[in-house]
Amino acid sequence: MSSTDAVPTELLKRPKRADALRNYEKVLTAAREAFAEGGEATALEEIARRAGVGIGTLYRNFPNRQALLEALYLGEVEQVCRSAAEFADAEPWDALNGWIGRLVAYIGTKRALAGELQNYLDQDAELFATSRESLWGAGRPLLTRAQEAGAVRRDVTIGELIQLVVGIVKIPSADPEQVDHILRVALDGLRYQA
Amino acid sequence: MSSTDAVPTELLKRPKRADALRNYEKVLTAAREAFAEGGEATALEEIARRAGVGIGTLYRNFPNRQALLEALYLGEVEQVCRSAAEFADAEPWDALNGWIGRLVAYIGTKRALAGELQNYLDQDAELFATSRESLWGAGRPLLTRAQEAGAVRRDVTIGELIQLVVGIVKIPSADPEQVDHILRVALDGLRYQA
DNA sequence: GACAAAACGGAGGGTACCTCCGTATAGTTC
DNA sequence: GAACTATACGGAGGTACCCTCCGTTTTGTC
Repeated sequence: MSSTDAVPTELLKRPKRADALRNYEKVLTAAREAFAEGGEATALEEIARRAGVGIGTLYRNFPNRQALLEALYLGEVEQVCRSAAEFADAEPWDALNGWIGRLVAYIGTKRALAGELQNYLDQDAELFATSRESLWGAGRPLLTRAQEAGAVRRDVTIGELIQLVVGIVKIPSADPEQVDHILRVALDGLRYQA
Repeated sequence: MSSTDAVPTELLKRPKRADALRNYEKVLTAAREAFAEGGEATALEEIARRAGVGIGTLYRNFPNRQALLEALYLGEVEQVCRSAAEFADAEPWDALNGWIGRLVAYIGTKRALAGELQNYLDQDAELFATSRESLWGAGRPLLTRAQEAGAVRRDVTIGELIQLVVGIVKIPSADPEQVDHILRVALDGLRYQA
């Protein structure tokens, strides 16, 4: 839970000041907590208060609500991507399934975040496309391996597979068992060529 | 398109005044148009302006944003339910598929509305549950018939099927062809018992 | 310790949601 | 058709939130 390297250092032209970095982290952490507790509609001023910074500081780091949500989102996606490596040694079908399980678990805890994000998608699809690419990159080897082993129909792309899973899991049904079953049915469908 | 009987007359204790009824319709129509044109985030004051009524009148008919969205939503769902009757005479699998096609088309045009609604779902699931029931009631005979004909695996419920379709179609992908393909893969999965 | 660049924080402008209540209108009764 | 009452109208204004702007403070450097 120690979050030291959570800053996307790739594009920082010059090093930030130490206090600025601290505040950036504090806002991100407060936002994570606040969205989890109080729902996706939590006021940004409340988040600034929790973080112990002024509203101006929040907005300097994240020009608008969407930017803050995206920053959270990107961090989470990165985690899922990294988890793909864990399944490199398993049987093709099991590996794919295992990683999908991770994806499902991730979406389950962050459903509110995902929902809010969908509202902003049309406005700024750029950053979202980037993260989608990395998610695809992480999952594609698993899918390809499963297809080459004959465990999955070959006309499915990794993008389709992920969207299928995301679409199902994001369903606002009260019953998680039902969602599980739907997912299982859909994944069964992957195994047979039409 | 003539909308005369769109008022849910079931629960009206005493007849509304004629002008009140007129305004109710005007607001609903304006809201439909405004949400279609300007997106789900259109201000309610803009809708009142379009309808040619005061904001107070809008709020008397629909106590809050959610109520207005729900009223629109219910009307649309009813339409999809009615369309199920059209497929009573087709082959079992084709009938089911045909109706699903309707469902897809409906969601496609109303994606924004569906998205906005999802935000409010947790707050007031009551009315939503009612409309879900009627959607299930409309689709269940088609599914049952397909199952009895051996065309669809028997462990799938109508609720699961609908949620599967909704989940997939609501995916915010830019490419409709891809969504179609995902849907086809998922529906293929329905035919085989695991 | 002095100085410039960087960052801070919160007052305040703008907008949207929703409420409240004085005014206007529909429907009824004679 | 005039008088009357219940019903409905409309928009001013309170509240909350988003975001900007700028005077003040802090950091890092020489």
